[in-house]
Amino acid sequence: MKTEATTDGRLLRGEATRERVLDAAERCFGERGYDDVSIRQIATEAGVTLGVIGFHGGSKLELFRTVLTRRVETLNAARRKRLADLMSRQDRPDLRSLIDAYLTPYLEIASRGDQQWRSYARLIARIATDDRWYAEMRPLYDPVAHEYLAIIGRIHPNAGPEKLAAALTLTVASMLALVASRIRISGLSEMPDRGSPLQYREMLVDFCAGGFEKMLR
Amino acid sequence: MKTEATTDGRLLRGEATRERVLDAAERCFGERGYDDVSIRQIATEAGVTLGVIGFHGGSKLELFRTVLTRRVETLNAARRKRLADLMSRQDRPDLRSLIDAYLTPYLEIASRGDQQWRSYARLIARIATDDRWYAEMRPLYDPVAHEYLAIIGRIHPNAGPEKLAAALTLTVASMLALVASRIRISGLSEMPDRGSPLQYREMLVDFCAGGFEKMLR
DNA sequence: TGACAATTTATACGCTCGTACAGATACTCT
DNA sequence: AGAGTATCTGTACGAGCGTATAAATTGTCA
Repeated sequence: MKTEATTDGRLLRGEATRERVLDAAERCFGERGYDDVSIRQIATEAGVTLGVIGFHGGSKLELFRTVLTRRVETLNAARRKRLADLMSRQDRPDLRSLIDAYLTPYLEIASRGDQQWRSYARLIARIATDDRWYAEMRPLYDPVAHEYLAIIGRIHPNAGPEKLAAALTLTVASMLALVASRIRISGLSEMPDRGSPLQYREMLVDFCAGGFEKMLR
Repeated sequence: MKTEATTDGRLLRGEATRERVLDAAERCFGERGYDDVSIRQIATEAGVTLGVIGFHGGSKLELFRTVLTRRVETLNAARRKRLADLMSRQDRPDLRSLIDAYLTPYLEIASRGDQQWRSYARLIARIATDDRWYAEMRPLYDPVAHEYLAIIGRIHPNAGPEKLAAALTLTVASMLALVASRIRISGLSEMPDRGSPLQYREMLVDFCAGGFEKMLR
């Protein structure tokens, strides 16, 4: 008996609570992963009672999946828009611009003032190494990845699909690491952290573009 | 009341069991992380009763730390040996050889026939995105990383310590991704997986070397 | 062989977990 | 006002968790 969202204010009554629940879950999951978070902690974080979580979020697994899915389209749209902008300006954009277009939207959401988006970005980075969740993520993110790969493949016709896929996988891994493990950079260099992933954008894009080029050469 | 390992066969009586416990824990943690594994599951996996885990492994946290620490020195030694070999042959080795020396030992253990080493490599890759465990890993792996960075820094004197640290962090992230998320390559390219991380060695080293070079240029 | 220590078994305790649900409350529409 | 639905509260249940420990077993050495 799911409540369909309407505008008449009737069925929207609990929508604000639902948002609070999803936001709280997003923060908790982003900070501590799936297993280390309990529904009771999410309830406390959201400022609601235990039963409300089940009422609005379903089971823990359903809640997690909802959080995973909720923001995907926004991110995909940003990546598609950047790609379209790029292609409208030049027919054969250079590799670095393509990689920049793919990476920047994620860096931006991970650096936003909005803490919810930061939590979501953190969550994606966290679960990326877990096969258990990869199956859920794949259909959400693969289509856009394929669009990028198709264009990169057109520019580098000598590179086979496996090399292209490998290069993008390593690129994504680097991108996620910048969000999930940024402390390591400051830890290794003994310099203070720059504060947000976006401020490492040039380094990251350089690294990935250089890697792509060398691999496809 | 810790049993010191001796050779007289007396105090070694339970050593075989201890190994079985640690091996089982390594497999479980490597496959499902920390929180999703229970001591009872480890006991079943090891073929011992519940109490034995506590007797030989201490608390769950102690057990996990022991598993994390157990194999570090072997890996560090392999990396140091490769670096020494490289330096004995040439005073200024090229960047690609240095990165290859750092990455290959890990790829090798992750590709070994020995399942325990594979589980350990998987475990490292899995927890790398978790700040909770990074603090434990840092003192174990940072020293060797610094040795490599010192030499790379000598070859590229114009690169600051932050760029060096960032490049190595992204390199390590790529390396771990190859162990933890190799399915993604076959998933994106719709080609069969090559079977072991070591068979992607050239791609990985190319990618990281290319990234390093472009970043430090 | 018998004393003694190391190891293993079996069980119990106090918690927290995810889930379910009956009842209370708030809101909407007739 | 009153019926009816949506939302929220409070509580309970069974299961599994990490840990501790008494008792049983095994092995060692005097």
